[in-house]
Amino acid sequence: MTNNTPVTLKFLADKLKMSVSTVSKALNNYPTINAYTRQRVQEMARDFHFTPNKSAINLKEKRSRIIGVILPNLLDHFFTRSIYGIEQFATQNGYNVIISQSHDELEKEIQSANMLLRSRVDGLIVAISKHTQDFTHLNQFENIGIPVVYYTRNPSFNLNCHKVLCNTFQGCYQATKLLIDRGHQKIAYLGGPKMINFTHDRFNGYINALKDNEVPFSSELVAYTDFDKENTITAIKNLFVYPENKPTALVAFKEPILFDAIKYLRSTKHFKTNEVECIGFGNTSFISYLDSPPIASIEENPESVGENAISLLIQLINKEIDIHNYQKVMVDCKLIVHGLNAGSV
Amino acid sequence: MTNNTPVTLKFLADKLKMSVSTVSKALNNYPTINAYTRQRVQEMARDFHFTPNKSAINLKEKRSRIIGVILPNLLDHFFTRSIYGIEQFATQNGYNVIISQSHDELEKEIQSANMLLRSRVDGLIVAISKHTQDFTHLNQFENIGIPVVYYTRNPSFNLNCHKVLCNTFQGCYQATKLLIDRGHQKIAYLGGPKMINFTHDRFNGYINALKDNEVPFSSELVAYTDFDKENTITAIKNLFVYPENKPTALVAFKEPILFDAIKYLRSTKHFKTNEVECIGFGNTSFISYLDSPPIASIEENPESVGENAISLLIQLINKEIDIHNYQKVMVDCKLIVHGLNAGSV
DNA sequence: GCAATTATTTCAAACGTTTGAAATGTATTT
DNA sequence: AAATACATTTCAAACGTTTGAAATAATTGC
Repeated sequence: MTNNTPVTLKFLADKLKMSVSTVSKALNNYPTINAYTRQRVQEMARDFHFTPNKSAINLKEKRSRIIGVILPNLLDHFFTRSIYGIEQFATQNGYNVIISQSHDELEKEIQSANMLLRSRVDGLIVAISKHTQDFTHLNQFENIGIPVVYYTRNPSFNLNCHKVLCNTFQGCYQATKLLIDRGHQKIAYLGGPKMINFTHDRFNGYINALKDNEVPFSSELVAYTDFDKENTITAIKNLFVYPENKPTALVAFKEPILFDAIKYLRSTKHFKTNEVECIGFGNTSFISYLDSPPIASIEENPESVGENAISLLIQLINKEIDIHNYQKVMVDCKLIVHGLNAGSV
Repeated sequence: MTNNTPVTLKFLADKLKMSVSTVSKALNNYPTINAYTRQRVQEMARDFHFTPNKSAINLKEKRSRIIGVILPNLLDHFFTRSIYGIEQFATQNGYNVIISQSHDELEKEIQSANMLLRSRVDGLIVAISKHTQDFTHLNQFENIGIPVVYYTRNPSFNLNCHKVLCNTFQGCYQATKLLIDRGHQKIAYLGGPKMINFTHDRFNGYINALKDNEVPFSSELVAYTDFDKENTITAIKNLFVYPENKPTALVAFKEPILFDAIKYLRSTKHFKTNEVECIGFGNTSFISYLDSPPIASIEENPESVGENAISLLIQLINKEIDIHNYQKVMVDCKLIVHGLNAGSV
């Protein structure tokens, strides 16, 4: 059944005994084309399943209608959910999306960037790897007029760029506030890798909530970890070694870390005696399967972050916003309280 | 800093006072080009950050070096992990990947297919939605010579197609076998949606393991559910209503269903008295956070499934395999046993 | 019925690249 | 010094589409 003569405008034109331009204009509903002609062309196009060749159009129009996305990986639900927002908005606006994972490695990020540059994407959305300090591979895009929107991850020293960020300060503030309101005075903070920009924003949210509510701060209540299980256990052990500063609540950087913390606390019976109430960033459905779930989750609204990023990008592509008029969009977090009445097991 | 004259072959040719073809051939290392000329051209190209225009190349070469992927969604770890395999292999072979989610809706799947057809992908990898009965939107690809590989999901009546599938029969067989070897005689089977093809393969794996080991089968030990929590609870309740057929072990269709089952069993204290040992398809890291983890997971090797799918697709694109010589690849599952000695809590 | 107007179609160039054939330049042979 | 061989460069067409300008056809006014 394979048809080897490709159905092009020329093919249709020959069949209809008219010129290529008439066929093109008929298909694009030019008003100068006779209604009957237009109808004949469109019928023929339908019958032969004519599909315009995008490469040719792109070459002519000097754009690809492709948007590139570079992100650390797709196993993290934050990014996967953000893709949902990006893809949906892109499709609605006639853009395709090419997703490339950096696996949090600079080398792979550079490769992805170059690949997307060769593909002549119309714009780029990027959540940088945790090792990205140098931005030349990303700056090349702006140098030739292709807009770039940084989302979620972005080092504070990278000033001149468009960014869409979670208001992680506000999220952490609210979480801390909830714990204070529930009577806690010894609230531990378990932070994430220090290379990730918003680690500090979250810490500031925590600190400010304490200050605003006159809860004394102690550095004994603060520890940092990365996504390594061992390090998290070590960090949380350190939080519980000070007898006069024994935490009764915990704010954790992100879900896997939160889960590791909860698991550890359960093993030491802290949870079973209802001693520690936890909150963390992230809001996956797995929470409902935990025997000692966190009392609340900080929902970062990834879909909304993604949608804001691509919405801004498309405005930049359409030159509705000047590429050098750098924008900063903050997306608020939402505190999701899980069945408080149930309490810990 | 924005440069508005695009750096094309012509641009370089003018700068170097030579013809466009010399520049092109120099960059592509044609042996007929003088070494010194080649060097000058390549230097100039580097200095001006020349990037070949892919649309032009694609137009000339009548291909896009883009592979389309349609899958139900990215929130399912199986698919996300399969993307890893696909993307990696694609990149190594000079292909880009456009991913499109159908959200398990036929309408969205048709839209995605049409979008990818317009983009002139060189090949398509698809995990059909659970509502796909009619294949015209996918058959259009083969009709114009674009190969399609179906992976994971594929209804048995769709005979003439290339497919890469999990050997879900074997996976389920091994899981059932393990439970039998551990002394269980009343092994419940909690199946998934009947529209999904491999639901039946898994059931057959279960049945055959029972037969081969002379464990009597009872329909009272079999129930089906979909991904709805309520339905799963109802289904599992039904498995435990028969006093003389009370299950001591359970094989579950997929992880969220498994987790719902475990949660329910814990609420009825079955687990706490070590009465039911569970196994399920899927192998996420969340298992380690459960207080009563399954004794084993059936790892479906999604990366390998993805890699097999794209490897086959690229062979089809390169015409190393004839498009009508339909291939079927099976990828074995692997049983991952979780600390058996620990037992249930 | 002829010019003027309007409706419709076609021409031709352009987008950036590749590539076999043709042209030019240089070196070797006799 | 002419003939030959070889090295190197350039020409020109092609890929499929869009689009303003030009050409043609049909209609109107007088």
